[in-house]
Amino acid sequence: MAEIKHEHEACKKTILAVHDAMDVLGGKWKISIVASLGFGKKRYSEILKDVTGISGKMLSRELKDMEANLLVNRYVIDTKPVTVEYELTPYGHKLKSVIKNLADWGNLHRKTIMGK
Amino acid sequence: MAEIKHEHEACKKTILAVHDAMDVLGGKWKISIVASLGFGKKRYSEILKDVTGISGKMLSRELKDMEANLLVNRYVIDTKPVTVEYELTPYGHKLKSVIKNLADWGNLHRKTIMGK
DNA sequence: CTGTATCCACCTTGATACTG
DNA sequence: CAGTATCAAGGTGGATACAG
Repeated sequence: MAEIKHEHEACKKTILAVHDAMDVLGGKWKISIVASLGFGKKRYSEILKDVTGISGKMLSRELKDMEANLLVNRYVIDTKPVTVEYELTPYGHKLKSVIKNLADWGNLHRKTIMGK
Repeated sequence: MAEIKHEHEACKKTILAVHDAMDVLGGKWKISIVASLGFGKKRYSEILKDVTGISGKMLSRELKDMEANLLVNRYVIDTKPVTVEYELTPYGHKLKSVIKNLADWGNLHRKTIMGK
């Protein structure tokens, strides 16, 4: 009985935690952007090329969100024309294991659902 | 040079895999539902209580999606009134490590962004 | 190059009422 | 209990043009 109660608490707690994470990562593109930056510092135009399908507007918007949530740092380099680089914060780096898991599952998924 | 090339390929591959995963888990509620079912078989009304904020319509719709993607199994038990149970497929179970990572990060996030 | 502003079509979601 | 049907509202994202 106490065990069942405990299970239930753990369940609710997990759902809450996952919800909190998704609040920050919820956009259509954020996880892909984190995946891209997981491979190192990138320029705006590089991310644009990495993340197939995203528009410039969306990339700006998502990056701004992520900066506000302390996931990425933004550096403006005063070349001409301007260069801007983004990188994961140490905090954002902690998402890399999530990304790894997700990528592994995504590969499995492609093999399972779509034919190989 | 070959290393840089290799890095870039790995990056694109990861982003694609993550995108595939997100195609299936993309809804506002799907990850929370997986988290709930990760703790065992549940009835429709139990999930409804677990996942704070979801409406009945959305729960039905998301579950139907997930069933189509082989993430959950649906069992109708012929009581009166009807009982319906959902559970993760073995395939869906493979998402549990993703959920765990995400929950850990979500807890960290709450402590980091919101004050503890 | 790295954005911002505007306009707009579409989609997702919630509320409510209803069915077996 | 476990859904479905309908409607309305707001959010989401694309295209385009423009700016620093």
